[in-house]
Amino acid sequence: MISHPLKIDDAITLEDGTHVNLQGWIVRLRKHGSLTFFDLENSKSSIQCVVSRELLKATDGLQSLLKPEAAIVVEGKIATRKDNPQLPPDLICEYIEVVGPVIKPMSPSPRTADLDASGLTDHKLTNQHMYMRNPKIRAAMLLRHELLGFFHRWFRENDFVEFTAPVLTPIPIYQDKTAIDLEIHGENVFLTQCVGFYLEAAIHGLDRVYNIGPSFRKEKSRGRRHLMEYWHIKAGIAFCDRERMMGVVEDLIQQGVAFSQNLRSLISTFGGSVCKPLPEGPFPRISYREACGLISETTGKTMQFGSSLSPDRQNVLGTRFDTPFWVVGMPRTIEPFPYVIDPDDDELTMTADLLAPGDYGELLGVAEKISDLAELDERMLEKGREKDSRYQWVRDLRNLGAAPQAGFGLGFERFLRWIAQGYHVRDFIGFPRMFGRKIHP
RNA sequence: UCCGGGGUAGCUCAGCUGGCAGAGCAAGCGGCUGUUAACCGCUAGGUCGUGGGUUCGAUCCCCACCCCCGGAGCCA
Repeated sequence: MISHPLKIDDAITLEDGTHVNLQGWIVRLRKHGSLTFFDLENSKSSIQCVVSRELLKATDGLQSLLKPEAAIVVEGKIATRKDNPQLPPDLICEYIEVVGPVIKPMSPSPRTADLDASGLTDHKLTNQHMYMRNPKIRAAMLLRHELLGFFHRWFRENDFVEFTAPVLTPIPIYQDKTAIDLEIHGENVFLTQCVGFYLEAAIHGLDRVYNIGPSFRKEKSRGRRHLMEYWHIKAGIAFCDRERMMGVVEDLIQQGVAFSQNLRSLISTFGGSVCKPLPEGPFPRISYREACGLISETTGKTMQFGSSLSPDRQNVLGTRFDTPFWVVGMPRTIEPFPYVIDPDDDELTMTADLLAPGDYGELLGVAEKISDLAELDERMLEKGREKDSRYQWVRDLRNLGAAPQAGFGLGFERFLRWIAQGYHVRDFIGFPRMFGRKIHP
């Protein structure tokens, strides 16, 4: 392991009188006449530093350089606190170098601003680059880091190969108008909405594959569950059907929730609370038709067969469960063309959506993919894509040893939002891109 | 895209049924030896989102546009 300079969390365990050299940022500066206090902070911990009048006078310009947010290097010795020996020790400063001065102070100070305060939403998003140092943002980013690590470990432990699919693609999976397009070499190409087609190809060489990367959708949505750019966890398995894939997903979610129980203090840092531990065993499931009935009955308004599970309908179902639950078999009219039609009910597809309890909505979708070319052509015709030559290579895959396969796709920020019982998916990505908001920074 | 709410100091907001623009916090200066949202005093800070209209006079009323927030439809 590469060596680190002494860290603040190590320093506070040292004996009185030990000389240390620390780096970090100033927070909560308290200036008195001849004594100045501040907390020196880095990503993991902080220590209270004490500066005497003598040091301030001896160092040119130090008085005016000591400001909240300044990046400094400080030397001094550890000392038990005079006011309260029970608290972690002070650092009595003997030398301070301001390496990153405060040229233009910001208000509120992003390192200490309370982001729960009302009205800061736009200010925070406009200054997202400055707020990366805020403890709440930092904790949310650390949660993201922890769970991204979990997903990679889980996939690798379960024999999935990480396949890094392209972001530029000639073919959107949904309508072209919800894809972000750009022109290259005179051709229209898109930022990926879903890497599913590329995983279909990869499966024929690698059996079990996954991809974690961004997906882009220009859906005209301003809700709390949508980002224009979100991280999409996709996986596919050859010779797999819906039933088996649902079992795979259940294990993934069970373990993800179990893992997250250890992240309680991180999650509480940004005001979240960990979702409840899950009971063992498979998640409850209802059919799409049952969901229609249940929603009609609960709301008193008839939900027609073929209408989609809109957020308010998902919430109606969400109140009925306290674990994630499946809605199995979405209608063929609302699902994209590559998904298999249910052999027992040709109005339905071999799909299953996993919804979170409460108002967190859809976490992921499972689908069996069509491997038969004639069936694929029929579905492309049905969706008006039969003359679309861009999909020729997707058809080619069905011409040469196409294996039956199933896959799933999970919205990473939605998953985080549910795990931490958060407010908005934008709180779980470093630089959120949302429909209806200018892309900045 | 549609519906609703909003845009006033660096930040959060008050104000005005049309008559010289306000507070708290932040900032700058001064004071203070145990503070931790330190405290006390002083100072400075404004194209009232942009453009047009009505009016003797518009931050306020009207129109258009821009930007933001919340929700809807669509989705993961």
